[in-house]
Amino acid sequence: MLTENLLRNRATQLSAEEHGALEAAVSETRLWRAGQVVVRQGTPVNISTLLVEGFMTRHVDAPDGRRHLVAIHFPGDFVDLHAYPLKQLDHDVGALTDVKVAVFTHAALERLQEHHSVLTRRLWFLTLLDAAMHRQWIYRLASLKAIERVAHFICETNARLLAIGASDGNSFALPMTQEDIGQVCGLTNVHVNRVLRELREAGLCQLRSSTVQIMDASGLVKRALFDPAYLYLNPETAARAGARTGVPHG
Amino acid sequence: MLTENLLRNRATQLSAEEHGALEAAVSETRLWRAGQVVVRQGTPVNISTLLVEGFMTRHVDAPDGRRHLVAIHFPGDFVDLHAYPLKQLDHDVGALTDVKVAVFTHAALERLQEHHSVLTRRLWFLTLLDAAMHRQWIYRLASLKAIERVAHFICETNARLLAIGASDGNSFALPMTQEDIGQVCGLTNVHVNRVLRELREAGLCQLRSSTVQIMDASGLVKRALFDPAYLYLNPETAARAGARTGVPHG
DNA sequence: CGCTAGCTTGATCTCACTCAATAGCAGTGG
DNA sequence: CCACTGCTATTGAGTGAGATCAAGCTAGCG
Repeated sequence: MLTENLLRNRATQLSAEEHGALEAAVSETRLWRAGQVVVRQGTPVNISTLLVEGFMTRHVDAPDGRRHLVAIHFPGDFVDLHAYPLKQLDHDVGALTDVKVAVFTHAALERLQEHHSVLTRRLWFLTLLDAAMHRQWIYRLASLKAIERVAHFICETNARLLAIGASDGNSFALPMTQEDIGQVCGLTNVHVNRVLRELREAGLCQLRSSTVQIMDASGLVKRALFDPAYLYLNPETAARAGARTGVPHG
Repeated sequence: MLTENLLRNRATQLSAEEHGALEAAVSETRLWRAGQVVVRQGTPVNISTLLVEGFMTRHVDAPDGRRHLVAIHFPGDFVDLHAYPLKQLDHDVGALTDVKVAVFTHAALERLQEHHSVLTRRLWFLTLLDAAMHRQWIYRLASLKAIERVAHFICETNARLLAIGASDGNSFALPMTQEDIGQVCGLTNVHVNRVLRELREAGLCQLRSSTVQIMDASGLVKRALFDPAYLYLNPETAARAGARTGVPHG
């Protein structure tokens, strides 16, 4: 099922009927090769894509040619649903690995919106989840040190992959170079390398041949100052991802 | 009119009828004093607030007690419209100055959503504009140097205030301390001070007694690597805000 | 008039960047 | 089969942007 991972294990979930309506609205599936740029910033678009298999990125190009990631996407993410109201994007969308996506035309989304008020709110929720992650990335860049940023990113990725069954909580595949991680965390590839060594030597986690191994989950969460509340996971998944127990913080 | 500044001078705008529907959905107006925290993260909410007068912030609290801004809001911003689908927030909302807000209950928004499909998409658009700004803040923190970050923030603020008639393009009121600006740009108050001096001595802009004076608009835009495309302004306003002329970048 | 919050400047320190060199490893072609 | 190429990872040495610590200054306000 193409929409299988959509909102899976989140606070808000889809009913069987809603899954059906969405599946019926898919106009086609497409494949993209690793490295391809799927949407360019500023280009008018009239489709949105749901990621089914593989990893994708959203990134902005700096005037000096360097790029910086503003989001990374896993199966079940509605990568550019925001293009539906926005009609053009302020960033590029690219394939990190070979990927398979399901295509929704905006005309189809408009029909859904007119007939499924609750489902519309769920889709809106999806785009807001995205914004919540953006906020956490802002926090990460502004407030955390290099090692905390990388640890935080690993915790976030683990949590999100847990939700779709792509992590068992202790290890998961992460096909990113140290350069890529640097573009997420605002660090150079050299410094990412040193930070990863430090995390490894501290017995917290290691990244080798595109696989993350978490050796000390609670230690890592603590080192990362990570709290998965912003991911709006269901309680069980949140607990597995390292949620603080007891009353909400604040 | 309470909704006067909502989507004013943006690529997407509201019809007179839509303005009317929104005005009718306002349940009350409220006042808050400068410094008050209006919504706490993690608290269930069933209203959303449109900022009518004054400035507000959204910020996350770090475990060590320091706070960091993830957004700043001006009149016409629907500060926590995202609470409508999310039902609880992953950050605090606070009043930077004394403010006046219009309150929409989520029940009222639900009624609007059921009867006004196009207006719903406009509201959705609003929350995505917010996300687009988040992305630019990520870019700013990850890719720009201190002086560029501050310049970029000033350009962004100028552009947004231009859109609502609160800047003439050369000067505007900005009731923020250097500490506040530091929390936006990921800098200490001390370093913000040095950077402001540098901008002043370079003849680009100055901030004195809560007022920004732009002396060299195009120089400032250039120094900030600023491009207002992500604000989805209408073409005239974008041009005044320093948009690159000619074909879209990319 | 004294208090307090915010602004300004100097001195020192440190985290992360830059530059540079080496190593490993997959793919490619002779 | 091996040489070659390009990409990624690793480590070292030197540098620099911005943090930290500390002190003095300014202005609004009770």
